Amino acid sequence: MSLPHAILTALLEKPSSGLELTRRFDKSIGYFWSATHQQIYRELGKLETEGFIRTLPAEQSARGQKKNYEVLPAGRAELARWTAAAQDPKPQRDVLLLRLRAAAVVGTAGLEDDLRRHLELHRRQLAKYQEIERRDFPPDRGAPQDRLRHLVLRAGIDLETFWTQWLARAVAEVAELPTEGRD
Amino acid sequence: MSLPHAILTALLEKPSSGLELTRRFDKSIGYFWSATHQQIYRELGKLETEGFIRTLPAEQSARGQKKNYEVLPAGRAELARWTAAAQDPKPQRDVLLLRLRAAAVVGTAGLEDDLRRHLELHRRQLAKYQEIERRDFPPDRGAPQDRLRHLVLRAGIDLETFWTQWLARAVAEVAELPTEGRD
DNA sequence: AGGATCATGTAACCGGTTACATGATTCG
DNA sequence: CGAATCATGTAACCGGTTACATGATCCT
Repeated sequence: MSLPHAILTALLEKPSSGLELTRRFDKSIGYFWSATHQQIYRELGKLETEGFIRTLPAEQSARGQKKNYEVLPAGRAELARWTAAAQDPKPQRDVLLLRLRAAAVVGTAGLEDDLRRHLELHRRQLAKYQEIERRDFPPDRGAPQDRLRHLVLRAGIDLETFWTQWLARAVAEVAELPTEGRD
Repeated sequence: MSLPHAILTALLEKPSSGLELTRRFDKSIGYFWSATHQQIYRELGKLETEGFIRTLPAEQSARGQKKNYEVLPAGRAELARWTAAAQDPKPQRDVLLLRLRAAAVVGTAGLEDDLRRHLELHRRQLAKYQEIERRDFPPDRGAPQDRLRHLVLRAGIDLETFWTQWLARAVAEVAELPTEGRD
C-alpha cells in the first residue's frame, strides 16, 4: 500500500495531472518508487472517491481533457499517519544474486557479459545521482525538507556505489573461474 | 519469472519435498528470494507438468503424503538458459525511502522510533550473515561453487552494512531536526 | 487535412499475499 | 483417544505489468 502515498507526496509537492505525475515518477520519487500511467490513473480514481484528493475546479471532465488534482486535508492526514506507522521491511528479492547462486550449480557460461552490462548501468545511475547532488544540494545545511531529501539521495548514491563495487568484484571472480564450473 | 528458477536451483542442490523447500527458503536462498509454501506448491505443480522436475518414485500421491521432487535434464537446461540470459535490473522500490520523502512534506513526527527499529533489524541480519561467513567460508579459495556462493553472501553483508550505516545517519539527522517540519 | 503528441482511460493477466481446509503421523 | 505437528493443497484478493483504445490539441 505505498503507491497511493507516493502519489500524495508528489501531489503535495505540486498539484498535477495524471500525465504530469507519470513524468515526475520517471525521476525523483520514481527513483525508488516507479509507476506506470495506468497504475497512476487507477490510483488517482481511488484516492478521489476516498476523499483524499480532488480535481481542481474550472476543468470539466472528459476523456482526453486534462485534470489537475490537489490533496485534501484528509489526504495529508492519511499521509502523515502512514509515514509514522511502523512497517516491517519487505524481504529482499534480487534476481542477479539468484542467478549467481544458480550459476554455482549450472555453470557461469554466458553470465559475464550481463554482469558487465549491469555494472555499466549502475555506473551511469551513480553518475546521474551525483550530478543531482552537485546541482541540488550545495555544501549542506538547508531547510529540514532539503536535509531529508538529501538523505534519501545519499541512500541512492551509496546503494549504487555498493552495486558498482560488488559487480566489479563479481566480474573479476567469474572471469578467473575455470572455464566451466559444470555441476 | 524467477521463483521457478529459484526452486530449480534449490532442488539441484538437494531433492526435496514442498515443505522442505519452504523451510530452506526461510534461509539461504530465501535471504534474497523469499516464498511461501502456497507459492512453492503451485510452482512445483507447474514445473512438473512442464517436464522440468518429477516426483521421485516409490511414493504414492495423496493429500498429506510426502512427495520428493528431483530436477530432470530439461529443468537443468532451462535453468542454465535463464542464468545466462540478459535481464534488465528491476526498478528500485523502497518503502523506507518513500516515507522519508513523505516526511519532508508532512513532518517527521513518530518516524524516529521505526527508524531505530529498522536499524536494529538490519544489525541483527548483518550479524547473522557474518556468522554464516565465519562458519561456511574459511579464509577463501574453495571450489568454484563456494566462491560464487561466498560472493552472494558478500553482497548480503555489504548491503546490510550499508543499511545500518545509512539508518544510523538517518536517525541522527531526524533526531536533531526542529521538532516539527510541518510543511 | 493529416500526423504527432498530449491526455485519460479499459481489459486481461500474473505473481505474491492471506486465509482457510484437510489428510497423515507422532506422541502422551 | 486426542492434540500437536507434518504435509499438501484451494480460493480470493491485490498490486504491478502489458497491450490496446480513444478523445483532444498542436503543428505543418
